[in-house]
Amino acid sequence: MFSIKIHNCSDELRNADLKATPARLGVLAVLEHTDKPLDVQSITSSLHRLGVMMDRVTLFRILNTLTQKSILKPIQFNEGKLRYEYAAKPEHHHFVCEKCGQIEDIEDCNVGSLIKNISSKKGVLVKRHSLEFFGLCADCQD
Amino acid sequence: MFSIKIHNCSDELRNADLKATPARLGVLAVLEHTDKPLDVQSITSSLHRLGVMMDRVTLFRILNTLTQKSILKPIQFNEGKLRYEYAAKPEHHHFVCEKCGQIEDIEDCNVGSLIKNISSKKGVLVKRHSLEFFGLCADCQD
DNA sequence: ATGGTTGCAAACACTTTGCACATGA
DNA sequence: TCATGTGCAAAGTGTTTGCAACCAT
Repeated sequence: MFSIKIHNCSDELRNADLKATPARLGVLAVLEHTDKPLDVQSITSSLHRLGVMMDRVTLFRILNTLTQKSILKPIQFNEGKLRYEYAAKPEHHHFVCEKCGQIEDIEDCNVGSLIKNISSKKGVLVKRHSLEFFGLCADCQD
Repeated sequence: MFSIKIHNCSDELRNADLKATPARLGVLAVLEHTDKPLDVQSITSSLHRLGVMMDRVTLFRILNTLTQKSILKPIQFNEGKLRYEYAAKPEHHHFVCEKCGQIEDIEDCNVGSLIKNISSKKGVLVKRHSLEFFGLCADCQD
């Protein structure tokens, strides 16, 4: 019998020196099953649907912890709040429709060469960057 | 007698159908004399130095109004708050040192061609974008 | 058993809203 | 004069902190 398990959340947590608690497993489960960055509210709703309850504060703490361990990546869309995504996703950026809120992944932005330029020109060390696009999606342009 | 005035804030306001009040003139004066995007706190301090007092709420309202009129542009550095810059500045991006907080302008990022690609590939209409870099500045790398 | 985790209450930072008064055009 | 702008009080949203109880290992 073949059980192909790409990715085990309990192990992922323990590898990061974190205890595999139901709350943390719930958060990882939610973010594993979506391809768009989620804010705290959406994560909470999804957790409810999964039957995983936890305090708001606990959720914030989990998100911070997982971010520090580089398991999650925070993203901002100029909304005044953070969204989170699995950090393991290959590099990509986002397009956000300002009308309907839809989010599309954008690949192939080749920021790497930009960063190389900046590093050599300015002598800085670039560790992270944000690149997001905003406008109207195909459906909202009429 | 030659008076070379590149830019008159009162006129700029009236052209946007806004009354030229001391509070608004103060905010524009502050942002005119800095080249880095400022947050509400820094703007408030600068206003104090100029002797221009106003309620925190008024400042937020002014910043929102000027943003709507495209006189200012809001920018976010993953700090959980907004910064503001004159919108008239030619397109540029920023490098933020995560250690000392220093901000450097980054030019020549040529996001235009990226946007062209995205538009044709996805059929979306890109109206704005954010592109910021984070890491260690030349002085903070030791 | 014990140190990392969680819940609860409270606080904090940033920003917005409502309404009465004030002021620039 | 009168629509627009401002101050004050209050509230809203997103997030953090302190501390005692709890539970994964």
